[in-house]
Amino acid sequence: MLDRKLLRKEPQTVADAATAKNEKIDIQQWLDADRSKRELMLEIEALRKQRNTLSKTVSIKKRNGEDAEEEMQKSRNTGAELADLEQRVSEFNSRLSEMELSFPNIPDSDVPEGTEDNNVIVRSWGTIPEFSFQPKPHWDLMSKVFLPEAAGKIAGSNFILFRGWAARLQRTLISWMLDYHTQAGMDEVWAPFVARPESMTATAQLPKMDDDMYRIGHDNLYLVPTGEVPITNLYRDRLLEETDLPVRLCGYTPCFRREAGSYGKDNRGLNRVHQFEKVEMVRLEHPDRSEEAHLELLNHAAGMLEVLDIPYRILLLATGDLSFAAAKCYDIEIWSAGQEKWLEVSSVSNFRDFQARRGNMKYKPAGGGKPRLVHTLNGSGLALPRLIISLVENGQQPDGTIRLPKIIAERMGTDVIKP
RNA sequence: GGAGAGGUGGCCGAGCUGGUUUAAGGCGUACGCCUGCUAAGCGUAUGUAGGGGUAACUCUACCGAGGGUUCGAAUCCCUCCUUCUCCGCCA
Repeated sequence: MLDRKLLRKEPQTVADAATAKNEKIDIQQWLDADRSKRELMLEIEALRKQRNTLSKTVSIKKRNGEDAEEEMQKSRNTGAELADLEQRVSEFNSRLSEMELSFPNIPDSDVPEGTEDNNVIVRSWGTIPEFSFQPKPHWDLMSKVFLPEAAGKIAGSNFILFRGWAARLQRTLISWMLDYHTQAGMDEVWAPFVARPESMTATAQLPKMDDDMYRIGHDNLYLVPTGEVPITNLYRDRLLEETDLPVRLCGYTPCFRREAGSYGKDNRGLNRVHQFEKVEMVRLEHPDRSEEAHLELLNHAAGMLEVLDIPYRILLLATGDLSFAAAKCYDIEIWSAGQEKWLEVSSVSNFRDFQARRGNMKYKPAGGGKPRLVHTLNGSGLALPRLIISLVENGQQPDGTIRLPKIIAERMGTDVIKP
């Protein structure tokens, strides 16, 4: 959510930002409603003051045993008048907040304009592996352990089922990643995998992404589409001390996405599935330091790929590719040797105070003064299926075996997988 | 699922037989006094949001959320959310 003062002062900025993000908003409608509401509030406050005074007089007169029928009658009348005005204000309020919830965050000034074609490659690392043979895609390499038909029988198409070494590899990776983060000072969180609408609204999956999430109608809950939701919401409606910042968290969750309307596009194998596993990093930061924190998160995530020796590149997303809530976002893409393309494996975003305002997450400045909104950030660290794709495809050898990175080999108890 | 008890300002906590409480008191915090230093002590201030004023200031709302009763609701009634205790069921 954006600051109302900004909406009033710089409506054009807000409108332009929405256009850049391909969101249709009607800022003029908001401005009109806001003005009407404030005018009504002036009337209401005057009437309330009148009623408060009358009530006090009634109270005093009654205590003294005097008759207060006149004041009571007057108060009854103002009460009726108030009820009418209050009804109108509450209509304005719900319209206003409905509109505000659908206004996207404003991109930072250094975010390139345009569509995904305008994304900027910030840097690359590693060399794309060369093969003396035609490298296979992961669905061939994993045909015995990755069983989409079985998953389909259980849950439906585009769910995945791992058996044997694939299941074990995934578990090993999750465990290693969490260790990697906690060793860097993050606090590990194991949170619910479902969330109520309020939580989804705070992190801004709602209202926009309603159709992309699985809803448990029976209990009015959603399956989390990312760990960002439960981990960030841990701090919803909290007032922190400035010295509590930064708050650095990490946690594992499955991610459930309906991927409505994305059938037939890049969704063979593990590329795009309805449930995937992910380790997420979340950070609550002082507003003056979110910029550095953003880069720190990015480099931390990229560092994991260096340990795993997977070539990657980092993209600074253009305005049109930026998510609803983000002010600035870097994607990390890794190389898939079997498909010969880049796969997004991490998305590291700075939301500034956009989520904090929705979720009422504040800190008390050390020098005194009013509580201020924190900045929230998060980044995948990392998403599992595409990481597995890359490990398996890039590690394949002429004899059909798969060579594992040292750190994973140690944990798996073998440096080569024989599929 | 059944029964009961709670949800009050950053935290704790009174008020809950409706009207000098426009929320007592404490802790914490800030400033001042005192002190060789620290602690203690004393004094003052200290919720959030919105509106008005150059300004000290002032007005309105908010006591889990929403609705109702009433001239007037933290206080009474209803619905929902949530925490705790006991019972039942269950991994």
